[in-house]
Amino acid sequence: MNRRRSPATAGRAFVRDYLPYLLAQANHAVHQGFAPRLRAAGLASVEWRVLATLSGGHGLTIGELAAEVLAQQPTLTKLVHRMARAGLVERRGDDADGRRTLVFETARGRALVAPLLAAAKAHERTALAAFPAADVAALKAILRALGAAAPARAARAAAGPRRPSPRAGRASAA
Amino acid sequence: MNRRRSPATAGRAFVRDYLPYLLAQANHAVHQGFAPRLRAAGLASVEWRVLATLSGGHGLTIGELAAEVLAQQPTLTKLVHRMARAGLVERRGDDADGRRTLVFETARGRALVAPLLAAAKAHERTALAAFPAADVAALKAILRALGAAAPARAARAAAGPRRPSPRAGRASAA
DNA sequence: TTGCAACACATGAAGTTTCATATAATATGC
DNA sequence: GCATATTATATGAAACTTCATGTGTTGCAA
Repeated sequence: MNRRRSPATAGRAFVRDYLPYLLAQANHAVHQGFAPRLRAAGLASVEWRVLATLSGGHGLTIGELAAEVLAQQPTLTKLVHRMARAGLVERRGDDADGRRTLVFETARGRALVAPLLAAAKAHERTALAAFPAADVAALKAILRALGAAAPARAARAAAGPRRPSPRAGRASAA
Repeated sequence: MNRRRSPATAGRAFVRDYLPYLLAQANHAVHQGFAPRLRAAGLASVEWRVLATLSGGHGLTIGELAAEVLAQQPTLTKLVHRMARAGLVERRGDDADGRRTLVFETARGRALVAPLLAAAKAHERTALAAFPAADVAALKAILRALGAAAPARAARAAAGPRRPSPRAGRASAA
């Protein structure tokens, strides 16, 4: 008798209806379909997100970029250093504010990411092909609304006292 | 003149309509609302996912658990060792197959996670309160369908040749 | 002006994750 | 039975991320 093949446990039943889990699983699944393209380009998923976000040539500060790619600021600082050494991005001081570092894509980074942007759009169309356009639009609207809570919540959290804590971060994405 | 405050760049425009990004951002935002509870309990998000998945008492193999919590197998193996040392889970050999290790929650793990399961449900209700129930049901249905692609794709990928690659993983979740 | 608070990023140490591969057990074909 | 392929997990080394804090710059009130 194989007890592991018994009906889903309470735990599995819980996570199968729990929104964060469904979001993570959907994200993981969609990402897995695109991961081979990233591997072929020699990019980690967070590097891809950085280059995709910087695409178009305007620079972002370290802090802005960290927020955009859903990473902690030290993580982004170190990643940008690595990507700069690889020639994919360029760091510049901000004339307007000496505390800030601006990050720009380089020609090399742009060349690397341009075909990936096109492939990403095609991959998204494939992933969503089974759903009516109205459902996709509604899905994206709800996801945007859910995602919009983060900046507001972060602003409220920043106003409160900071306290040391066990790690509960790393909810980042592909 | 602050060029960083110009209209959104092409890159930001792209990621703001790109499904994986919207999924990740929504996941991140919803997770951030729950993260303080996890910190208070002394749990990292991946530990929480393990305990939530194991809740109900049936064991899972290392491989099954890795798939459920969207982590690589070595990651899960090491995490389970750490959690076993902390007394939160228990490892057992599988009589049916000597290669396998089964993982069960302990009484201590159960006591830690039970209030969090209740809090997680309450948090989810709060996160979704602004949306009609029909929209929430539709959202979850689409997310489940998107998430279901992963096991099928993994099975197909496993049939193909394996090749070394730069890291393109770590699309995991809270 | 000056002192101090707040902001932005950098960095060291520690923890976590991944890659590549080793080891052990099981399945399969002959 | 035996050899080989496959499966499942463990492990070392390396890479990546986070925490806590340091350093430098700007903003603001007196």
